[in-house]
Amino acid sequence: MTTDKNKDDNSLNKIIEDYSTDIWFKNNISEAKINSKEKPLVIMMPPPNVTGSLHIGHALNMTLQDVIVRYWRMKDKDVLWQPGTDHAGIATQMVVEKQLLEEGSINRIKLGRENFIQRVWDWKEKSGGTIVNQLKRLGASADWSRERFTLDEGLSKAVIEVFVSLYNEGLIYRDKRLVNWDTQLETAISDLEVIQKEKKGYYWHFKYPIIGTKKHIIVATTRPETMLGDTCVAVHPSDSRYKNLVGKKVLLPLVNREIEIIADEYADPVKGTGAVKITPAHDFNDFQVGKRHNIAIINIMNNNGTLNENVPKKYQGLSMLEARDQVVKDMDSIGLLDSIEETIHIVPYGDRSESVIEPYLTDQWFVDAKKLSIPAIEAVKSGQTKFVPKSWENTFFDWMYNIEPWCISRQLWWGHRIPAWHGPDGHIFVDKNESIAKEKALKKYGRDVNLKRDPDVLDTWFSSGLWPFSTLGWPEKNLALDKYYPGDVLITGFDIIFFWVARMMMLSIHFMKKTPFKEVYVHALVRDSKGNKMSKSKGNVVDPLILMDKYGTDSIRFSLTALATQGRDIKLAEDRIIGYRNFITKVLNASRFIEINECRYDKNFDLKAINLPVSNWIINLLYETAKNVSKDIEAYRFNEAANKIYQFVWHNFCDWYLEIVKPNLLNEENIINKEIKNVTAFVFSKILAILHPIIPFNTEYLYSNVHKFGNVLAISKWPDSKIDNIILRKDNKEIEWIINFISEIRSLRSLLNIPAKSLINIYYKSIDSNYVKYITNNKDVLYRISKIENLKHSDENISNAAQILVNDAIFQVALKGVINIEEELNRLNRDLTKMKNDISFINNKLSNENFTSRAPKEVIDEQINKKEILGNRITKLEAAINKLK
RNA sequence: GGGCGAUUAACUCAGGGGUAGAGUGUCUCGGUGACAUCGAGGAAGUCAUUGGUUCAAAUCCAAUAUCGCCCA
Repeated sequence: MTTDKNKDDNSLNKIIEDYSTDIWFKNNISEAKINSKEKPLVIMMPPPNVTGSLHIGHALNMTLQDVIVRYWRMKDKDVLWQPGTDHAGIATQMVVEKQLLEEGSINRIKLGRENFIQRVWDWKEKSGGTIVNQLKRLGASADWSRERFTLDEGLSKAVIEVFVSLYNEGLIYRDKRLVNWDTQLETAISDLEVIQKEKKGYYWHFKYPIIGTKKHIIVATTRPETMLGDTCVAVHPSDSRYKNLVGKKVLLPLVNREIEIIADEYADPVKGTGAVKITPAHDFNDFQVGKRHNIAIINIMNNNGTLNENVPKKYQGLSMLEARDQVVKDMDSIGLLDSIEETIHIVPYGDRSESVIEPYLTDQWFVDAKKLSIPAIEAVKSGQTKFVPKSWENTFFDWMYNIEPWCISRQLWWGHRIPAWHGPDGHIFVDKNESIAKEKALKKYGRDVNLKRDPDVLDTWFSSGLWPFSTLGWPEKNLALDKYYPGDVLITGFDIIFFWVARMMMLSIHFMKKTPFKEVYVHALVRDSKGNKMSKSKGNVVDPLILMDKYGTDSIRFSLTALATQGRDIKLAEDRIIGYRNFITKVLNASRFIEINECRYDKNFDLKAINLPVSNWIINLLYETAKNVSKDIEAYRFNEAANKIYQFVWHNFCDWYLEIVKPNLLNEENIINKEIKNVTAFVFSKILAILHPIIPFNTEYLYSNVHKFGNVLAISKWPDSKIDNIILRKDNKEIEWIINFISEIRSLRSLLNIPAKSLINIYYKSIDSNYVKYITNNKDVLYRISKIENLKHSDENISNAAQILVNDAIFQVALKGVINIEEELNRLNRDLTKMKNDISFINNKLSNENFTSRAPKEVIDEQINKKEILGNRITKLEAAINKLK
């Protein structure tokens, strides 16, 4: 049964989503209108990897952006949401290499650089559009006509331009330094792509014989194989145990190299034995020590992680791990293995290859990030760029202050090839193209020489760091760049603050002289329902596409929006999605009700003439909601926005407004029927508008197709009483009183087990004349909803009557059977006790002189007011109780 | 080790000086002309602990505990 229903839902979802996608496309809703006079609103989409496929993090990120973009579009901004993908150097190359491997035909090296790159482009043409199509399905109304790819001609031009000018300014340089080397991919990677993991391991204690003595010095290491590259032993200068050994030499076992014992503060007297072996070519700390003391640097590794010719023959060709075992064995056999101790240490892994990362000494290209970071830090400090929530600024600063040179070269083929040509003598010509380089070479050497282009490519983040301006056509001067730079806000997850945000800031400010965005909204990470990070290995990944199939795209969008609280991760449970799916169903049902009752908004209907209390009540709430949702979206309080509209639609509009209006809607003869139909349609059309940024598909379908409220909802206006030319008459008292009355009756029926269908008679004595008016005005509604036979004035005390209190009016509800007086008294006394507690709380406050003399007047007035209202109610209730006694 | 955050109803979480809120779940009633993916009505909390500031603290401050995350 339920499956049929689900099937119906799914096919309806498909119809709705197809309809809306189509009408948006036909109306170009998502294209920026560069020639329009409207103020721009620019969001740069974080470009997903071209190899990517939509995961829940994307879904959240893109949904929030789309909410903003759709909202501002309805507020008449010229919106540019700039989409695209990045070429994801390592990831993409890995995908294609894996394909080659599976085909079993030929590997990358044999295929050759040109052919391989062609293969990658072929792959990109065929499969690179996956994520873009998924984003479109999610409803992302980005300007797809301006879609960019980091390897596009234009963007590549920008990359070259940036590289050359940074090089000329001395902000890019080539250096021989230790880098993080991925031995599997055989490329350098940046610090950020290294993941430090705690692993169980060992401290091996080795004895190094001191030359000229019979003594040893004991060093401890977690990486025994590196001893083959040791070039000294360090002890702390103030370590008395070793003071007399400083300057002595030890004979490095297995290698038989004489190395010195030096004093350096890096050696930690309390760690291990206090003496530490130094391998400058294979450890970042050791490298620094080596530099300080001018110690030889011996590289013992090949690109692929095997040992090279700088180690004794026996170990050459072994992998680092194989060498580890062999070294330990050999040290043991010559009696130089002192002891082994278990430990937990930190091992670096590559986030792509998941293999152990080796510090490795190579020639690489670096960006002087330290210099570029200064204006970026300043931009945030001065508030030109603000992080939301603000606490992320600390994270940003912390990283920026400790920034290291950024290694931008990668030993890959897929990417922007570095525009540098090497002359025969090693001189490097950095220029925009080969012919300029050649010209320069000719000048320098006085003859034609063979120039070799640098084989490396640039880190993908180098090109995505230019995204805010390269996508706008920089370095060419053009209108788009003038109009759309700088952007307004960047929406992103905190995991790429370092990778991407910081780099965009640095590069954009340097080249554009202005910070690339005014705000950076940092959203949460989506976790599973138990709060665990989603990962393939844990198997707890939720696939947004499956969820979209199951519940409809809008349900997912609403869920993610409603759960996007600032500063807290999202635990996504399917139950929540079901709840919000139900909300959308509710909207569809309300729509059906409105349709069945032929509520249409007549353009000739004079909104200013609206005068029914219920009309004014719902219109007041409508515009209040629109305003609040507006404020929330503008302040990135997405959860608040979603909850407010949810509350309004379900609990005000559906639960009360439609119910109150129902009797008169059915009565065509009624003179107020016309107003009600128009107001109902009008309010519903505005509800669709407020909901549209969050659930665009359903709202568009209902608005422009089902009810034909207008041509295209996506480009209609956000509700605003001034624009809509409507007068807000802010008097909600009557309807609020009616709601109270009905609620009291319902509550009584339920507590006294009065069957829902049995009609009741209600009597009142002297009550406020306004209340009498409310009753008269809403007789039909009250009778129908509360199932009343008679509601009238009577001075008699009714026997067998239950008492209800609505505001400060008492009503007697006559019950056909005999009511249990004792139970009724209990019930009323319970209420009375509660009220008395409340009033005594207030009295305490008011009689406290400290309070009355120090609290602000509004607070005191509020308390006095509360006391008065409560006092009235208590008086009436007590009278009712006394009558029953 | 440094930094940040969390701790509120059974669950998931809002709120953020003026007596505690939502959704889900739970219990009772309901096959009614939009909707059972529903409606109506209930029950349910020492706002982690301890101090401090204040007329007033769940809210601000400090310490503690527990749990996360990031960086070494």
